[in-house]
Amino acid sequence: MSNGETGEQREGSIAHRVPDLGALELLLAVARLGSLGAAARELGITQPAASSRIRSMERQLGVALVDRSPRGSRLTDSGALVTDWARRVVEAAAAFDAGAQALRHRRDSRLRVAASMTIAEYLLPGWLLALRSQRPDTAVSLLAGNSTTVAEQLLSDEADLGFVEGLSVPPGLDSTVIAHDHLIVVTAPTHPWARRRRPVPAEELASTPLILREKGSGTRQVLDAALGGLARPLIELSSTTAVKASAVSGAGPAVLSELAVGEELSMRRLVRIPVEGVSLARDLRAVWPTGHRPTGPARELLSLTRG
Amino acid sequence: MSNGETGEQREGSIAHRVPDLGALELLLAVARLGSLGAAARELGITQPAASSRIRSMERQLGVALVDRSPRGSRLTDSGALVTDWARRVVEAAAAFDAGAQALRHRRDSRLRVAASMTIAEYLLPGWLLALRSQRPDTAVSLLAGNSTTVAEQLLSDEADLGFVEGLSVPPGLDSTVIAHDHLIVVTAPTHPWARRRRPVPAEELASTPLILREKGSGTRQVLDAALGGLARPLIELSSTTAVKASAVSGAGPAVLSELAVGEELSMRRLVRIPVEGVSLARDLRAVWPTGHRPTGPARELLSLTRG
DNA sequence: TGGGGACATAAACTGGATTTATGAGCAACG
DNA sequence: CGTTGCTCATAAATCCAGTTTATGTCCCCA
Repeated sequence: MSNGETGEQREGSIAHRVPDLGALELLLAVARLGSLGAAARELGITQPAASSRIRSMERQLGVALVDRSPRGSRLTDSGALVTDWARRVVEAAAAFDAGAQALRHRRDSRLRVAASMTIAEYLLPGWLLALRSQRPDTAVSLLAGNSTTVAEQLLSDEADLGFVEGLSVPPGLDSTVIAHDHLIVVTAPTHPWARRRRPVPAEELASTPLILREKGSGTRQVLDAALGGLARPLIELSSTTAVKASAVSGAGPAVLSELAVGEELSMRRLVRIPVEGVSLARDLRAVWPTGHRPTGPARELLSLTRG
Repeated sequence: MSNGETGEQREGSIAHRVPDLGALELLLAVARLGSLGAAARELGITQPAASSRIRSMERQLGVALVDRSPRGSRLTDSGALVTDWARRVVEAAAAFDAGAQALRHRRDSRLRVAASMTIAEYLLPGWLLALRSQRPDTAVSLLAGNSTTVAEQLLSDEADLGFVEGLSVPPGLDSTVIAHDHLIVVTAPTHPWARRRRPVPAEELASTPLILREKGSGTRQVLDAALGGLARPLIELSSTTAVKASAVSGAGPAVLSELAVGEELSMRRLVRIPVEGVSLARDLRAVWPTGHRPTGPARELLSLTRG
């Protein structure tokens, strides 16, 4: 077990190895503006503060990030790469912020949204971010639940616009399809199915124990319907995350929304298994009380979700 | 311009509105372990510190995240959602960390990788993360450049394994295809092309001024080859990010790797424009000096990049 | 050759997070 | 029915990291 050669910190927690969000944001500003001072001004700090922050980031990473000259600062090659990676962190943080803001407000919001879990988790933060950039003054509140609670919120006028992912539209609501989602079968790369050359037929899928969400979840409903109520659970878990983790660890094949596993597929922690003879497609819909066509901020948000 | 109703901070910088990475990491640990104290232990801090950190995060976000009981802590519904969003931030930070670690090249690294920009930017951090989870003791160093510099590194034995995205394999190297990439045409949703129903024919693409990377970049080479050297630049920019930003702002159609625009497409900041009559596909390849088949850590990494 | 922009350095300040040291609620077990 | 052991909360002292203020240096340009 070769120990750290250059005084490596063998700590857990990445938080000590990654600059904080403020520093990453500053780096992005420097990249964009080409000057430490200008970046500092934009973020409302003084120039020495920016200088020292960048410097300590360079010390922490062990890489020179910016070439300082008396005439401005440019990123080094490594700095450009680091900045690109940093941008992804900051974007994720911005999505977090947009979601969290919406979760806070309750009564006095101008736009009250109710969404089912998968949409709230994967899609909504992005939409809220886009909405904020177009209409910065729109205060949004978010309530997450399942299709039933979304319908209740809308019908009791506690929400202005809803998003659901089920098979059918709850009664009393009008809807429009905003996107298509597919449930997909995934396994760890080590699973035997990952080496198959031919798709898994429906009957085999139905007879194989699968890692599944609990009965009653939208995902499970679609799968049961597609297989004719036959899905055999190997384990039932109550969150998408738990299902993913279980599949990654090689426990067996899992069925999940493709929205949930983009990252895992692209870094090969999971492998998509083709299936034939079943349609696991489902529509993602925006919904509103029959007749009350969305207007104002609701219409605005709706238009962001479609091409 | 209705001002903030609930004492809203109209500040810039999201860093002040988003809990720091340590707090997000702590939240994930609490979610996983079901106890503040256990999470604190895992992260090497004391229980009161964890308690106060979570509490101040709840105060900052204005949302209750965990239900504390004398018998442990469970996430609230909102807390579960926040945790899912937090996970994405932490994962981006982990990728950042993996990349940054590799950038501070040290002579004594066990695996020296040279990669072209697109791969280094979008794919490599994920691979390094996966590699670290399998072989925690493998010290990796990364050198980013273009196809030519990658070849030079390999041939002068300054790198053990390379990744290139060009059309051809540099002489003196063996290679294997590890993935396929497509250049795609994108515009802002407001662009006239976004409303077309039929694909854009090759001739029209060739005769339309486009937002492009500079001549010499891998992306540009592929496009020029596909169009027969005819691509007409509207602007030439030196980074993928600049091209994206320009396209998002509506300046015109841009041509980019699909790897670069996943996020933008899914939140509709950009729209993919179908094209016909040109093949903009390109292979992503792992390369190594002819004969020197990758072994050890290099083989390990290579196997992570393929199905 | 002086002005202005951009970055560096030094010292004092400030605030938030951490630790240490407790207290209190609940459950299981003998 | 108390004891033990887990949980989380609170209070006070400590400590460190980032910031500001106040300069200094370098370079370009007029």
